[in-house]
Amino acid sequence: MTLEEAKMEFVQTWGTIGSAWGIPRSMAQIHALLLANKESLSTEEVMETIQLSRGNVNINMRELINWKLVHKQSKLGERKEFFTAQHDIMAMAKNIVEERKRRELQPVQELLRQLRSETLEGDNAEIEHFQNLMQELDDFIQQLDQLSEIWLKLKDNYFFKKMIKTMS
Amino acid sequence: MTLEEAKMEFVQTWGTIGSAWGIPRSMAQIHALLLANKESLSTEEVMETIQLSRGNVNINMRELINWKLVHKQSKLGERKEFFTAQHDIMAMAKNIVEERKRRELQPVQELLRQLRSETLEGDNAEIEHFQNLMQELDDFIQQLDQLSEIWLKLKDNYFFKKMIKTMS
DNA sequence: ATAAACTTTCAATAATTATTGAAAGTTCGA
DNA sequence: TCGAACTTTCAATAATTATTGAAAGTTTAT
Repeated sequence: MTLEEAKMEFVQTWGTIGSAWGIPRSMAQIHALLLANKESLSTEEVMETIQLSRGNVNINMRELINWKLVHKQSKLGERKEFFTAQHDIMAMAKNIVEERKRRELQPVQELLRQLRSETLEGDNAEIEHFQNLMQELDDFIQQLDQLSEIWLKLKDNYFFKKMIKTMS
Repeated sequence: MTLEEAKMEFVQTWGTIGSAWGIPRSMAQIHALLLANKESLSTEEVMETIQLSRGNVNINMRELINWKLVHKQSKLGERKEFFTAQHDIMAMAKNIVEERKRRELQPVQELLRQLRSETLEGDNAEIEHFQNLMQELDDFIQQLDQLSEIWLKLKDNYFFKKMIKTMS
């Protein structure tokens, strides 16, 4: 198998997985392609390799930059822009976690807190159940949050392995 | 605000969040409704409350049962089926994590291992970069896996809080 | 100031995914 | 065995989301 074939298989699968997680296929594919390439690529190169329109590459590239998964690079003597992935996988994961937290966890937390602050009218037992749910979900999200904190601090594996042992 | 209004707001938001994570809106809404109700509900009641067709409720309910987030219940003297959510939030989370691991992490792991086992032809430096990426992603997924293990073992909060302190 | 090189935008369109609802299937009491 | 009560299926349709590509916008060298 040639390297190019392997890259393309990786790009395809990454796209499919991304889709399942609510990330546009093209965005995930572009990301995979840049990850697989040590050297930075131009918009044209990306368009050509994964057969996407200029607009699509442009928009998704911008989004990847928003997520801090990709950054622009200029090449000496070249006018066009080049793009490289964040190649450090841990840093990449950190950025993904933080972005999703900000985009999806925060809004739920706000809803939960808002609903918890309301005085509700209705059947008492049902109200208690509902408010209990709100609290449990809130606690749960906080735990998730803490878990991600732990994880982000795991620069080296020492504590990590120790913890696993402790818990087993 | 009445309890019913609060429930509906919760249902709506849960649906939106679900969507962002690649879960069908209706499925997330049904789940939220069942979570919010202490008592089990029939298909009809769900249809009525969130305005969904019978087919939709049926299909998504089945999926929720596959995910082990909901289970059927029969009521004495009633012919129709009733449904209740898994009300234990930790158990719920566990089921979601396991299901997603099985559905989305495993396929990636298989791809990575397959690509790592291939002998690649092409530029040596690029091949090294690519194989390095495969390895790092593989390691990363294993870490995720271990992290979820740790978390699933956290029945009570004691170790958890201790760990956070250690890491801080 | 001009024009070539390059990037961005966004309305139109395509592709995908979710939903409907009516018909077929099942279960069960009489 | 019948039929009412209920559940399931799935082709058709609707809704949503992603993608295109051409035109407008921007930058830069001369």
